[in-house]
Amino acid sequence: MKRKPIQHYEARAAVAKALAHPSRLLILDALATKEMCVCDLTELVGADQSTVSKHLAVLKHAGIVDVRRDGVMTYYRMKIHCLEGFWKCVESVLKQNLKDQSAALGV
Amino acid sequence: MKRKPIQHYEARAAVAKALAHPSRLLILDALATKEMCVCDLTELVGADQSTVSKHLAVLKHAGIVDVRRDGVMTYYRMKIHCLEGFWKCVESVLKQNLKDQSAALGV
DNA sequence: TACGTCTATGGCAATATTACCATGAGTTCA
DNA sequence: TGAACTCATGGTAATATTGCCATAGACGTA
Repeated sequence: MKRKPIQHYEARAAVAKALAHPSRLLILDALATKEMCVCDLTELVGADQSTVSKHLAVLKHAGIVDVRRDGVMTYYRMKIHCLEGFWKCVESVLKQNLKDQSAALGV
Repeated sequence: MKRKPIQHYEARAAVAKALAHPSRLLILDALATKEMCVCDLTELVGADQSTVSKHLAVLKHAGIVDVRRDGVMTYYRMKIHCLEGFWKCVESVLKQNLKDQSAALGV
């Protein structure tokens, strides 16, 4: 097995890091079906508008979402369409963890 | 579309966060094929042994790896086997980003 | 032009992450 | 028992992340 250069893992980690916040995951879930403006996402997340804007900047910088300006509004939309596999993997981890915790309790 | 509770996204984010560090990704790549002891992983990562130990604790706490003790040695191994989909997704993001950057340069 | 709306950014404090050093706990072996 | 080895855990400093406030920039409309 040939070892990948450290930059390879840094690039991967950057994407994972962008996915590593509950508010951003909530945003991505909302964007899965349709594009939304910052105002809608702000109401959805329930945080300050500037906070949501910075979360969106993180997602944009990671290349996960894309932006479309229309007058005063700014619409964000999913740029990639492969997160299902990621979620499936994450859920399997969570499910396994729950199972292990139950087993540890002797249930 | 029914909204998932915030705890749902926090649980997802916890897993993503555990994956969001180059050294941990390097470790996971090494563990993909075989279990390894902390000493081997320490040499692989090239950081202090305590640093690697803490990285492994993060992965273990997230439920991504598992531990087996054998005398003085402690062997870590992959506990889940669905990261291929995750990597595939991440790589597609990176590939798309590169393509966009090239397009932005007019190449 | 002036105003209201929508979004992005700088500043700042609180918190979290990370890496190293030192050390402790546990095991093997002489 | 004592030395050597492997690994985990405090402690600490440097750095990064996060959230809110204030504010600036951009656009549409009167």
